[in-house]
Amino acid sequence: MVKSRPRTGRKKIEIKRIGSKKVRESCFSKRRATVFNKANELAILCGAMVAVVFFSPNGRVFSFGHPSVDAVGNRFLADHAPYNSTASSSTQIEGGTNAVIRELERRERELRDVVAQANIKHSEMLKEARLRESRDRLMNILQHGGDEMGLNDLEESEKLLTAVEILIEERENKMLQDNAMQARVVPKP
Amino acid sequence: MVKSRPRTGRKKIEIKRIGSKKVRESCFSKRRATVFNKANELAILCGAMVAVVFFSPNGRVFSFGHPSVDAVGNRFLADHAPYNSTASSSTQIEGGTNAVIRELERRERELRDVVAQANIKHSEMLKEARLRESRDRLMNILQHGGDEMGLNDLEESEKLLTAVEILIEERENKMLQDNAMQARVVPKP
DNA sequence: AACTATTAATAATT
DNA sequence: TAATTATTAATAGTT
Repeated sequence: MVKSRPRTGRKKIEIKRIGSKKVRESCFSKRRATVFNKANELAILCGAMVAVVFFSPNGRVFSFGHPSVDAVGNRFLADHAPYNSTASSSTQIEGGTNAVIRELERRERELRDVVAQANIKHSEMLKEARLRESRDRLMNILQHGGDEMGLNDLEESEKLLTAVEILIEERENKMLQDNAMQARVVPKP
Repeated sequence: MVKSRPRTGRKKIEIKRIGSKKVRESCFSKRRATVFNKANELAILCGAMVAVVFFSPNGRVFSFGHPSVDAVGNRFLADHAPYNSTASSSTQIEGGTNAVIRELERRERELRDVVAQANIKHSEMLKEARLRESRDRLMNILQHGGDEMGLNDLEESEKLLTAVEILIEERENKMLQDNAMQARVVPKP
């Protein structure tokens, strides 16, 4: 009596977003467990402090910390803050409370400046992008006629690319016929 | 002349603190790399936000985040320590000096997140501009290098194919980036 | 969740 | 620090 069993095993996969929602979530669960386990082993084997925080594709939060996420997070913030105040409450502040507050306020103004500048650059680039957009639309009309108007950027680009790929393919075939020339492979998206 | 070969391999170890400092640090380095790599794969494969922070046995900090440790950290803090978020500056804060400092620190993190996002937008727009550039080039070649003109010419064909390859490659990159930047979802209770 | 063929990680060593 | 190798651990595809 021969029962045929599935002879499947692990396959190598490309590291890119998994298309299937179900598979993606299953993969997240399995790999999350592995990473937490490895973080735990690392902490114990090497005497390290570790914090791991994941937000799942569904927005649920999962975290692991040794000794705790908060402990590691506070130390991380303390290291990254250019001033030497600890984020935890009931800690004395060296160098005078007012000085610390003034420094924090100064940094806040500084950051708000950076944000303002970034927004200016952002709007300048938007303007430039709109100019290019107009040019592109003009080209598109010349090439294909205006019947495809009203599509958004992404759809438009994809239509364009599809059309171009067909054109390229046709021309490659033509060249092969004409000249028996070697065709170059065009990577597909 | 026979060279005796070392026939050693991996052995199973107990998960407990490694006694030798040298071995401990070597193990930390190797495993840290693995965990960061696995966190990265998880983020890409599953579209998750991840943050990993390690303090080595020597007290050095190592971190990995997707899209950034700060972004994940801020979201984590927002989930775990809800403050009343008045975005405007110079708001009166009640509750004593520590509360003032915590609030200012929270604002600083918030602003740093905005700056990080702005920078991401900025580089996305640069990429998009390059993509449009490629489209323009392609259009020009298609228009000016029609059937009767250059396309049977090897040089023109090469130019066309190169332009298309760049266009497709950049679109792939853009899609990868889009996939990496998952929309934030409200976590389930 | 369990299974299995296969890939990936890694402990010991050079 | 980096490379090698024997072995263990993780996991993709499937049930």
